[in-house]
Amino acid sequence: MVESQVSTAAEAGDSRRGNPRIQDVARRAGVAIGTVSNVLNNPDLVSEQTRAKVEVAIAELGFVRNSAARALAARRTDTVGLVLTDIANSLFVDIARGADSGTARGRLQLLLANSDSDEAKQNSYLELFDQARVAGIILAPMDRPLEATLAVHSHGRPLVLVNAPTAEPRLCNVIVNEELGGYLAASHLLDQGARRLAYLAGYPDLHAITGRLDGVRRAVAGAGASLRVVEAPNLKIGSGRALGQQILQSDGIDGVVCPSDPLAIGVIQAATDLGIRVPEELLVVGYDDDHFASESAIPVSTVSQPGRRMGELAVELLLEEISQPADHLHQTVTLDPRLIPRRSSLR
Amino acid sequence: MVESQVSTAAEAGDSRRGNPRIQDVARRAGVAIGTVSNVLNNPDLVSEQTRAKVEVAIAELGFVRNSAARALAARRTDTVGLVLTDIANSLFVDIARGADSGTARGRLQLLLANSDSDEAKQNSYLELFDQARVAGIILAPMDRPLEATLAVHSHGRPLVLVNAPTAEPRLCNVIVNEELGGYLAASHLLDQGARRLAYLAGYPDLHAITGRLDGVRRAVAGAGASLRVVEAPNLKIGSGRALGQQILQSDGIDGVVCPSDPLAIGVIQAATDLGIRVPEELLVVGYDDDHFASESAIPVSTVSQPGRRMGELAVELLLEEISQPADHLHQTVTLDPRLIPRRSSLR
DNA sequence: CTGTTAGCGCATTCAA
DNA sequence: TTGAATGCGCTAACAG
Repeated sequence: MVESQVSTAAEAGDSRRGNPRIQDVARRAGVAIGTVSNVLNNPDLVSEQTRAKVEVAIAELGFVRNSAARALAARRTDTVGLVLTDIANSLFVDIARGADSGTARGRLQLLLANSDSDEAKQNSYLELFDQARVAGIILAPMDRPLEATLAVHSHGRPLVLVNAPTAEPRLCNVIVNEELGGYLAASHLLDQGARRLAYLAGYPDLHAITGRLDGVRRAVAGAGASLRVVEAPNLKIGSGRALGQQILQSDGIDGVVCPSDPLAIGVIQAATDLGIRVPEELLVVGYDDDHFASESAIPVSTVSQPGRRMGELAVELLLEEISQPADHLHQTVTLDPRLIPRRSSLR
Repeated sequence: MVESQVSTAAEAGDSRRGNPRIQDVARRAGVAIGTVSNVLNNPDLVSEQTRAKVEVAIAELGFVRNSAARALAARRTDTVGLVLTDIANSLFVDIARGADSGTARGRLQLLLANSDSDEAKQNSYLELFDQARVAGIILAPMDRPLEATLAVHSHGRPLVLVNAPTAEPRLCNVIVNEELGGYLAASHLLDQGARRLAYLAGYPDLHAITGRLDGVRRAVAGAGASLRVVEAPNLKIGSGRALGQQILQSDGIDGVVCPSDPLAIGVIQAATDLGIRVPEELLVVGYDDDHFASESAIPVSTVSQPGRRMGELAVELLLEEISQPADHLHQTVTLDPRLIPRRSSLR
């Protein structure tokens, strides 16, 4: 099963004791140590000739800057840390992409850490970045108290939240209006003629899930329709199918709002199995605009969240806080989700 | 659209000029600087009482270790860098998970960087990690020459490859047998009675795609069946549907091997649209075991790659190289993929 | 077990 | 423009 093909050991570079230092470069180029530092950090201050000599020496020696020494001496860093709750979730991937383009614009480097929905890991990565004296931290936190986070921030590390459950007045926070998302989804189904809605509340303790439910309730109340709320054990297809089969058998449900796209796909499958036609007899809407939602057999209507924009905005806010640590105004930016109607909800 | 709710500025921690240093802690605790260092790094060498005093001082001051200074003085780091080609790809996410559990076991921290299929970014992150003097680097490289990578490695940075296109004798490499994957997929369809196969070669210049094709060819040749190879512009559902419609119209194709699950789903949709029943009249197999493949209307057979294991193994090899830089034997570990038969290919 | 000291490699003065 | 000196905050080695 495991075929191992071995080869000879390392034969290069290891003869040197440690890496070449800036001083080695200086000696080799026949210049002073400060000059080498200048070609690295302020090339304009160095004559063309000298610079060339130094660059040759750097190349010949294979010199690589030691960022620890650099950070220590310069008392700053140009790295931003992003701590993600779940690297497998498309929203967070989008946020990372947005953050990446944001930091690139600011000549910063972005390092990722995946907390994997583990609070201890989350805090451990926060501390790692704090110890590394990163320029700032962006955190997509779990639905839990933010003590450790506030601690990191309170001793001076710039930090902004993304997709945090509650507005935290002492921190910047980029969130999306969950209530509105639920409202958009439910209103749309009602507009299309549904009258007996169901909401599949996966992970009912997540702020996103309950926030969306509030919006669904508001829409339903305004339309004088009925709503049944069912708790789903998770947000996957399997749950959607199981719950779909359960509620579609009897209730006369004609519209289902799902807080995830897999859930919606599961419901559609259950309906198909039961001979209930989508969208003719049942309207379904999902959430997140997962890549496969638009391309399943019956393209799934969905509520899309502006993940990239969230990441970009988080970086902007972070840069603000970095540049004006004193009189920086913390703010919560709330972005609106957007309904994308597709066949599963259009009559 | 964007509602901004502002609050007051930071009111804590900023009065201090810079972060407290280990010396401040020592003074406050009334001990020597080395003692503080010891409670941080060798708690066993310190008496219970002293340790308590120091810990109180640390807490009161909000002291956070400066890892740059630490790294500089200790001449080492306990961080491993993982450079990923595509954070949105489930294989790489699995690799990251595996690497994470591997590093956790070794008391190392894992930092991620997403090259986003951009060679310049990939090299820039390699350099970032190199400058940071990380303990080692794991790289899931793009299908390109590895000059920059070899340069980083050759001046002494431990580095192992994951999922690299070709075995690189100077480096450890954890790969999966692509040829075998294609062979397993095609053989399975042939076993189930298919005789006229098609292979949807998305991104035909990727080693993974062509490697699998080789395996498909081998299986087909052994069975005296026919094979049609079609180039797909990418690995998404849309391509699968488009190509499916194209080849299923006329050719009498009765089995399709797809190098991705979305492609397979697209083909199944095309078949359904054309009134061709799956699996009765057409057998389909995908690749990667994407989470939704098992749960679509017709569960998709697939070839699963051992991503987690790849990540774990990469860390193991890296740790070996770190601990014995001199007489370390580079090796290429080839893992076997596994066929997961589901309804789309079972008669 | 505790305290002292000498660098780690670099950026950054300030003179020349 | 260039070069010599100072110290960033910490670890490790060693003497007490």
